[in-house]
Amino acid sequence: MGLAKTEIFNQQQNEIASLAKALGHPARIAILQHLFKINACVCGDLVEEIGLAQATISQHLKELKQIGLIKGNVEGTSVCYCIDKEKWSKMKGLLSEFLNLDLRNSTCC
Amino acid sequence: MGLAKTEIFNQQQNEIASLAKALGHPARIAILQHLFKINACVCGDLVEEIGLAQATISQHLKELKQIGLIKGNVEGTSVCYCIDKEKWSKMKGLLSEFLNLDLRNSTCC
DNA sequence: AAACTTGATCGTATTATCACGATTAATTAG
DNA sequence: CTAATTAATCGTGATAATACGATCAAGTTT
Repeated sequence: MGLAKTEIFNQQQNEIASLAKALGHPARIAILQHLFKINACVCGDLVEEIGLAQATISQHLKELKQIGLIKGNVEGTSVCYCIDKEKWSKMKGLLSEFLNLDLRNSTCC
Repeated sequence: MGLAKTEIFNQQQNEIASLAKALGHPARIAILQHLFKINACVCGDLVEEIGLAQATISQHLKELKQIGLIKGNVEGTSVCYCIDKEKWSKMKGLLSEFLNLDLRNSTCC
């Protein structure tokens, strides 16, 4: 079906999965890293910085915007993107909680 | 094309993205959480625990196995799965490093 | 107003993902 | 040996994701 059965999972599981999915492409990792590096806002330099077509970058930016990890402000003819700090912190919390599940108990294999 | 251009990104970016992609489905989150909860190995109870067909669960397990997050040991007619602690720790390191990029500098929007 | 710049969106081709029934392979039980 | 159990794999259908050229909309320049 290509369609995940989200209804049989709880909200936390779906949220973690959605966030992870948004991070599941190297271009989006590169975009986020660049937004952190250039700590002022960055516009379409991303197209040059990363070697993908403008339409493709725009598509990746849209995904990141949809999940809320970045915000875009129109500035004249260009658009300025930046990390949404609040959302980033929330994501960090959710993912960290998941990643920090206790390994000590797993005593097998 | 449906095919990510991994060659234009560095190894770290590709690794983070691959791991995130593996976590990008609620069923796989649920599987991992259950493997942590049942700290002994779990076999095909996952099919009952999660409400998906056996073939589907097996497919998700395969993905998790391929990226190395879980290991499977054959035990008679059933298969026992568990978290691969080393790989999990590595993942935790990589993702934490990424998630902990400094937010203080982003002063825009 | 006309030309230019910028970035979103459309259309489309290709490939991947998700899900499941059916089948197969391997082990165990009788 | 036969039947049953378990899980992987095959085949398939439906949908999503990736990528890009082309076009469109909006703002800037001249």
